[in-house]
Amino acid sequence: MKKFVPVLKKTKLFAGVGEDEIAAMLSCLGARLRKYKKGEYVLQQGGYLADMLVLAEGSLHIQRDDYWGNRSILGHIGIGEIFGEAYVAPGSGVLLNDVVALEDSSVFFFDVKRVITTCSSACRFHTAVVQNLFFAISEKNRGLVQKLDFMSRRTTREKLIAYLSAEAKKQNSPYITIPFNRQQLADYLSVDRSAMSNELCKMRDDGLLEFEKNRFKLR
Amino acid sequence: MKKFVPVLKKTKLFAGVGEDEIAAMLSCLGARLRKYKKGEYVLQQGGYLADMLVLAEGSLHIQRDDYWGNRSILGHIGIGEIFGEAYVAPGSGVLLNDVVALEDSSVFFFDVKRVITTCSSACRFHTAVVQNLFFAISEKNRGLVQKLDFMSRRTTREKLIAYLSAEAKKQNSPYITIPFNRQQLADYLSVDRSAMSNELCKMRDDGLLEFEKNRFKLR
DNA sequence: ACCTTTCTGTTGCAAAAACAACCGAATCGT
DNA sequence: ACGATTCGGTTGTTTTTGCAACAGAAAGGT
Repeated sequence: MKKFVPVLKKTKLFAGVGEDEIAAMLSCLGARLRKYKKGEYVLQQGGYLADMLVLAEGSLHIQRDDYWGNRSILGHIGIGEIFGEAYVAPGSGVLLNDVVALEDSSVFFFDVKRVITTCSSACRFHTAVVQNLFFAISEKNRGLVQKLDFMSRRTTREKLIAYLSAEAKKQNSPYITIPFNRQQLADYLSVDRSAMSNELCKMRDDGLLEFEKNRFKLR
Repeated sequence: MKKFVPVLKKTKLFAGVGEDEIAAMLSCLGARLRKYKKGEYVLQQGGYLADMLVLAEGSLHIQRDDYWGNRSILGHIGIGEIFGEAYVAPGSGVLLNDVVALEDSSVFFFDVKRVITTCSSACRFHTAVVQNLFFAISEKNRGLVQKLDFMSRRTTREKLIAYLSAEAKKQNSPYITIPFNRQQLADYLSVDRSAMSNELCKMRDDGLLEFEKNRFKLR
């Protein structure tokens, strides 16, 4: 686990906390590390969860397949991101989505009860972590609202523009790389892949953007 | 403000805290109360927010109008619900939605910094409130994910079924009352009102449900 | 009680999306 | 280097949606 302390230091959860303190807090927070092979499920729909998770290595997708195999992608998880925390609350019910490893990945499990119950002594930085957690969840919340904004658009073109614009703003550049291939992007925006592919080319013909694979340039 | 202490006692935020303690905490948390007339804006898109809000009286809609007047309803806020908390975090940017009073309403404003910074002495229940806040945000988070689930459905019928089923589960009965009229429901699900109205009637003809105004019975 | 406004359902038409099938190019594994 | 698989783009058809206009019912105000 020690190996990943520098990674944790860069996360929102441990912002402002030094590496030594993080190393010391790991046991205090009941940290465990699990590794997953590409394609393996980190969490499964219908299951229960008692821990808060942080991705240390690799990348993940939060997604859901219905009875007919139609897939819906809720989001992408990159290194340092928190997930699963919303299902720890009492009475939160079963998980609504799968979380699957896109490549070989490592995940930290933290005992949330020990995170949000400030321990009496030792951890001077515990309060900071609680605040960081609040801010991180808030950020995730805003992200979900933003995704709802994409999805509330009526046409595929509007959805693409809303998503790509938000991404350009987030990456602070008109040149953006997205964590999806075409099928995944279609599943993320809940549209048909071929129709979306078609629309992307029309948008290129209209001079709205250029692209190659998963790299886009907006104008 | 004292008048609303019994209301606050029933909220998720103050779960497990007695009325006396709540009354004592109000100043500790920097509470203020504001009243709004029907139709008035509690929060406005593009603005900034430094407080966490709790609805004490009335009801609100979180919504957004675009340049052409198309409205999108993000959600409904009932008595005791928390809102606005996601925009208090540093670097969270401007508000993405309006919050408008559907009827004469009263709203508590709390200084979030004082909520998440456990005060040294006095408030024995402060830690409980921090945990409650975490659980409340988690619940809101799950609600947003569920709404994304509605919106990811391809047809109006599927969206309606997903929404009404979730509502029936929440209200724990096949007889449900929704906080929307037809236009509002359409704006909530991001579909055309007339098409939705049409679809609802077809679903009734197909024996899937019955309805009258904003009361539905599912089978 | 009357008029006005809002709400809901209905219809026809045009636009868009879903779906299915196909093809060439790139990628992967051995 | 080879075949198999994945990926992205294209096209045509069917289904669904969005839009506009309208009408009766209900609700609200004076």
